Amino acid sequence: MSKKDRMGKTTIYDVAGAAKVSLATVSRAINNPEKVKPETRERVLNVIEELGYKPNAFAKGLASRKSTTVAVLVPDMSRASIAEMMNGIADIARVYKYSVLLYILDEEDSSEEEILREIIAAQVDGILYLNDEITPQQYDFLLNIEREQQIPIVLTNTTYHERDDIPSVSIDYERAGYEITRKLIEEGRKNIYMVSTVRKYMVNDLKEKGYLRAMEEAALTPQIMRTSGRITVNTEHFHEYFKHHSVDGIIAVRDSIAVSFINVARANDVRVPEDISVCGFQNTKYARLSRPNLTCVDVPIYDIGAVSMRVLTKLMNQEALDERIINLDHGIVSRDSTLND
Amino acid sequence: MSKKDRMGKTTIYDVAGAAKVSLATVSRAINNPEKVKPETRERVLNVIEELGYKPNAFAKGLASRKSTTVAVLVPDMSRASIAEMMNGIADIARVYKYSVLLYILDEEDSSEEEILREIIAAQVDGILYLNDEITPQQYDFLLNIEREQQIPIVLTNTTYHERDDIPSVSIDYERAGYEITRKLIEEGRKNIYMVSTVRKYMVNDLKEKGYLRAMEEAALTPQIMRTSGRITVNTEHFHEYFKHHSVDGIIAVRDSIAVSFINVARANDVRVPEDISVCGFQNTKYARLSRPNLTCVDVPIYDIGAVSMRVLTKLMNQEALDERIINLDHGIVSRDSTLND
DNA sequence: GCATCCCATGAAAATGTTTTCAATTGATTT
DNA sequence: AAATCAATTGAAAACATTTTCATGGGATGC
Repeated sequence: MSKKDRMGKTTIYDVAGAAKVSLATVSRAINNPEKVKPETRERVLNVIEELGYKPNAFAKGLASRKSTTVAVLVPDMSRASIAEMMNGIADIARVYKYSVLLYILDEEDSSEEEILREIIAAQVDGILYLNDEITPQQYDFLLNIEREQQIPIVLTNTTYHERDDIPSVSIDYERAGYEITRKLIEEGRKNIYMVSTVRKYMVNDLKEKGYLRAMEEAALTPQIMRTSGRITVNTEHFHEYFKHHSVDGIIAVRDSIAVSFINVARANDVRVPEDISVCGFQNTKYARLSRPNLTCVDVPIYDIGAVSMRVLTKLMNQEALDERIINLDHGIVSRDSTLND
Repeated sequence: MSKKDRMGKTTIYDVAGAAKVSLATVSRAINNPEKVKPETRERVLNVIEELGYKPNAFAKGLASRKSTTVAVLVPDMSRASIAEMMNGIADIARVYKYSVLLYILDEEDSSEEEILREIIAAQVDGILYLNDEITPQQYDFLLNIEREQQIPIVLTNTTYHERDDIPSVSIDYERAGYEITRKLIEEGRKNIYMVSTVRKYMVNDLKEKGYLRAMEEAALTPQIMRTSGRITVNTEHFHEYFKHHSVDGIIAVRDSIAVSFINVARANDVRVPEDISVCGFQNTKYARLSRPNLTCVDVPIYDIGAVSMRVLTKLMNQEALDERIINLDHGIVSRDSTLND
């Protein structure tokens, strides 16, 4: 196959030469087919096929100032929710023919600004921001990028204090927090704790808000315990903490934390759900692998990824957005870790 | 900050102008610092910092014919092992200043070749291949890319029938399978089953081989059950299957499958580990969230990602490899789902 | 039959780097 | 003092596209 022999080395010059047209025509035949006479186009396209020509992405990007590439900025990929969002993102990116550049924030070197500069230098057409540990400085920095660089950004699975300068796709975590708390209250639970994270995540903040609202509404005393996401740490922590507190309901901000808690409870001969109801957030595989099966808020993680990528394509195409803060529907999956009627 | 004002629009010309040197010197100050006089370099670097200059990746790629970008081809990102490998890959990529282009294979459209063509067109310097469901055709295709396109490839967490045309980084899954089986045999288990996947993954194949070797060596009858990775499916499957078989040992090819199995066993009043020992593979979070805690083969997933990225950088730099099939060390974590002395 | 307009095309500029090659400078050797 | 050499720098070419602008040739309108 002569196609393979030269595969990759053929340039637009070779095509132009072989098709007896100019560079411009070849370029047009590829990118603006309607602007070249059908028979010329045909001829050019045949030569392209013949030579196995693929435009050099760099030259193309340089000349057109477009990359058809988006950057996805995520914290720790091993979080189940992040990974699943990536699936949604990648699927939609593929549909719209965008490539995905992945940037994983390093735990230690908090050089997020550095990474963003890199992203800008990479000339991406858009940015998906999945870090829900966002600070005011970071938000401003993002805003600045959007404004100065004209690079559209979408916040995925996070929002920033109801501001819509930067569009976001998420669920209404405040309402979800409220609803799941209501559920336990309606079960008759009184001492309902929320187990949240030490680190300040925007979405966990919202979950807490919803929890607080429900508790106050019911004239119950809210209690938020903050722990680490790491199993060994929080297991120890739970033992210690609940030795001194009486609890009959737990709402964890993540499934894995809820499962961790269930394990500790049962190790202490506390029955779930008879003595204590436990719920999580997300509906990950953990929820279904735990015993008892975990009741939790069902977050459409894949869809959040997919929709935010879709929104980003719209922004990159200068299309109008119906709304800049998009909250997808969530649900509550009642399983065996809570009292169900 | 004037840094932010001009962020991203600054070109090498601006830097050269401000530092009163030529383009070439700026370029050298960045890429070959030793070739420019220390004080000049200092001055240039200051200006770069001052202006927040970042070289345009396209221009750079075009001129240098290097992209400092690698493509990572993965199946379903929601598999815990894949996600964790991404962490390792990204960390090392960052160290060596490579960007990561992510390609997630779609479940249905098996257009892997199409994706690989895309990857080639993207002008990546190297490819990390994480799909352990590799067929002979796919292997040949990869080989062809490596040869014709001169794009180095590394197989991550998979190997292909001991061939080393394409370098690989993994663990010795055959040995791991053998060892974990030996462990159960030494516990005195006789009816040890391996629970593997219906789909043909290279690494599961190796695990099975090791299992078979240990069983045959011990003159026990090997039994391999194949199931789906999906919880709802395999739960049902387990119930049905083990109603008709007597079993005292289970080796699952994934932690989540093992946990699934434990749940089914306990639901049927089979005690773990008294009546039956259960082990998994990988040592994921699932293993520690299950009750009893899961004994499993400890696979250094992060390291596999990190090392394969490191190997790829060597290949991209034309450095020699000590060995083309790299097997990292694995371990066996004894927890409570097996009888330990 | 002439002016006008549009369509298809090509020439050349523009994109922002790296790299080659030549030139300059300053130091060292003879 | 001349010659050699190394270190430093700059000018310009190269990289492979897209895009702008100009041009020639038909077709259309009057």
